Amino acid sequence: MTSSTIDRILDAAEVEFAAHGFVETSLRTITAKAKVNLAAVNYHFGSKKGLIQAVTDRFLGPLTENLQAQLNAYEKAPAKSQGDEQELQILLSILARSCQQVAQQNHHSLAVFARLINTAYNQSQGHLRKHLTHQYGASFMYFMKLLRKHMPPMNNEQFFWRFHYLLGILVFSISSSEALIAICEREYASSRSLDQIMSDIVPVMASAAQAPIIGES
Amino acid sequence: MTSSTIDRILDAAEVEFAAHGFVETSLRTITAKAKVNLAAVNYHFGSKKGLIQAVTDRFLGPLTENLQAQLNAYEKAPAKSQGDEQELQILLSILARSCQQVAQQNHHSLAVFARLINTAYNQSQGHLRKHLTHQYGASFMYFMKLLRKHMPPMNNEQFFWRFHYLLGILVFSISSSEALIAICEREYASSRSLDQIMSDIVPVMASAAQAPIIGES
DNA sequence: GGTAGTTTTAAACGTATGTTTTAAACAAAA
DNA sequence: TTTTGTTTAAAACATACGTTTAAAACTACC
Repeated sequence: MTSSTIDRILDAAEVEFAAHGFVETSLRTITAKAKVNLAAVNYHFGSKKGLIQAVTDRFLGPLTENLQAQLNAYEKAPAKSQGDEQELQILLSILARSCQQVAQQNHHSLAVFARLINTAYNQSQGHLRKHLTHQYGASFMYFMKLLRKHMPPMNNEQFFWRFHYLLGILVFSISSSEALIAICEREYASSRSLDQIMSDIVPVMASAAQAPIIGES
Repeated sequence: MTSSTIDRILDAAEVEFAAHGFVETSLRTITAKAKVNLAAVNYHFGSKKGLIQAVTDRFLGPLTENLQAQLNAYEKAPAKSQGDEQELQILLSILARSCQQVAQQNHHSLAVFARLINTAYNQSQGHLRKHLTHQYGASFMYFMKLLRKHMPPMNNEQFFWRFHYLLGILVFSISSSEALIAICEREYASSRSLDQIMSDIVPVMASAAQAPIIGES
């Protein structure tokens, strides 16, 4: 019960961050929704930056573990003689499923995570991006290595860019999902869940991953 | 000379917005860099929101004109019996070239434009997104219509999502280009220009556009 | 040259923010 | 029960922001 304050802050912060962004969300809004005193954030997390990183870590920690476990199972599985296209879809599905599982099990918002990645890359000085790559970069290297096996031959730099092009599909779609779903409902009278979007994205990313390399270095 | 104040504000705002985002950039920073009085922004643009929209319009106005002109030339051109893949690449190249041309001719920052689109979709209330779709949505409908001709058959809703998946590649890559280029230089000792990225993206987007539709409605 | 309209300037306003402080409340151990 | 360390509470602090104001400077026209 003593740490319920911390959890309530993290929960409220996640929701508010996902809905309005990091800069636009004030600590007063968060503490009010969490029914917690304003000073609690600075007491438990040191600063607003610390809170943002804590929100990240609470998602990325379980995610990297979950992803690694599923990748291990994937590697041990037999029947690997499928096409690259299908193999890519399997790998990307694993990533998607990992995100969804972690989000569901720990009651996290996928949108806030995507938005966090988004702003991490957009912030020019990017203390957040450095924290993420330093903390979790290695965990994703393994996934990237597996992906690359089924992509056209290219050098490291080309793969770096190609990977981030794929990442763009995921990050933009998820972080904009709220707005896109709203438009979709108004325009086509049809609602689409985040889970559906995650499924839709897989073949699109797989196709993009297989696009031929044209330029040199 | 009388409107040089307006232009200097727009120029400075564009650079600062691209470097640090909209919320993080203060009017005092902008007016200082523009060597203009603080009140000038509110005098000429009404508010900070007005300034942001003005920065948008200064890019999107010429862009839609340029794009429309190039699309007209494309439609009049002969030899349309190429494959869908190639046709998609042509269309996407037109969009990329349009962006580059407008950015270069009018000395605009492509990154700030991408970031603007990005934040427009991420902001939950999204006054900016509404302004953009209301003002320029129709201009891009034509382009989307041409694209769709060479994509797998799908209904309107599916196309809506697919198009935004493609948009994600473009928007994320360009708006994160500063960070990605920096990483690339540090990691691979190789610098990549924004123009190269724009070229690289075309076949990737074309591939993503052609990915098969799997789910129903 | 004087005048009307426009633009620029310097200063202040009001507000919202992250953070700090100081004391009170609480929990657990001696 | 007293004491010790930790957590919460309310208030204030310092600052940065967007915006407004009112006077000065400037421009162009009669």
